[in-house]
Amino acid sequence: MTKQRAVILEVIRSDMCHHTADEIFTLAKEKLPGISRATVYNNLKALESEKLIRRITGDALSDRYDNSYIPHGHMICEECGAIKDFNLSDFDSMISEAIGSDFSSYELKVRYTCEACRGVMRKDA
Amino acid sequence: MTKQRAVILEVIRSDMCHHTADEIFTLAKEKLPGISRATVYNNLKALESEKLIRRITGDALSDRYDNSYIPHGHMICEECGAIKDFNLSDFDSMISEAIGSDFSSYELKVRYTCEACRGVMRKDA
DNA sequence: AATAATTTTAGAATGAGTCTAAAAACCATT
DNA sequence: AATGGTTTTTAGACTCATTCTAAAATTATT
Repeated sequence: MTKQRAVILEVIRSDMCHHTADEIFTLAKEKLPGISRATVYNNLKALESEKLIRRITGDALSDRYDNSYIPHGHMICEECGAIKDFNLSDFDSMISEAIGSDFSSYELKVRYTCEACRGVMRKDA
Repeated sequence: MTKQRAVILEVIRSDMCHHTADEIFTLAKEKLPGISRATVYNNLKALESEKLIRRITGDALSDRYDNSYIPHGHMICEECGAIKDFNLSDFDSMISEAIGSDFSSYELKVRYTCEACRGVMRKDA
């Protein structure tokens, strides 16, 4: 656990946002000005294989990182892009049953319009 | 519906594979040698917004395309990379309930080891 | 047939992520 | 505290999927 890795983990844990590698790089640089982009990528990869964080792929141009490794759903507002976590009870056993085998992880993304954006749209109409 | 778009759709519908844009480009070129990469990308985007195909993001370096727009799960073997479709019954209503609202689409990817690869590993052990 | 609107094309541009080789930091042993 | 060996960091070059652009081709409209 180098000081770079500690700072990166701290950045990810400091709030509930799902940051991109680039955002993490910028935030880490505030605390460790000399840090390199490659170090951020190296450590994000290392932290994920240590199961301390989880990469969320395919929401936009760049991947994002979740401060929890435990699988859970992500609900993504199509208007404002905000990402929130959510859970489905008994989901693990449902999946196992459906695919007929154990699995190592899952990723569930639901696209919808969040309450705030629905409100805005209603006002506009 | 230009002849380029028809060929691209034909390629996607011709088998059950989840091809990358580049594979689709190569296959389309066999039927329409002059076709351009940009046309493939343009049409994949158009076809998805017409709800004729669905983009699968985040499995690897490049996106893949599914010949059905209807949301369903994808099970991805971590050993060989094969992608298979699967369905969970009543999943739509479960999600609605969990997120407390209607949604426009979802994406569910489960990472596991397929039967063939499990067999291979067993033999190796 | 003439004009306008859309699509295609080729290639340049973008940008997230990876790779590389050298410098720096770390660690265990004296 | 010096030694040597291993791991990590760094900066920048590189890759490669995807997007953008501007001109040419095609299609639709009058």
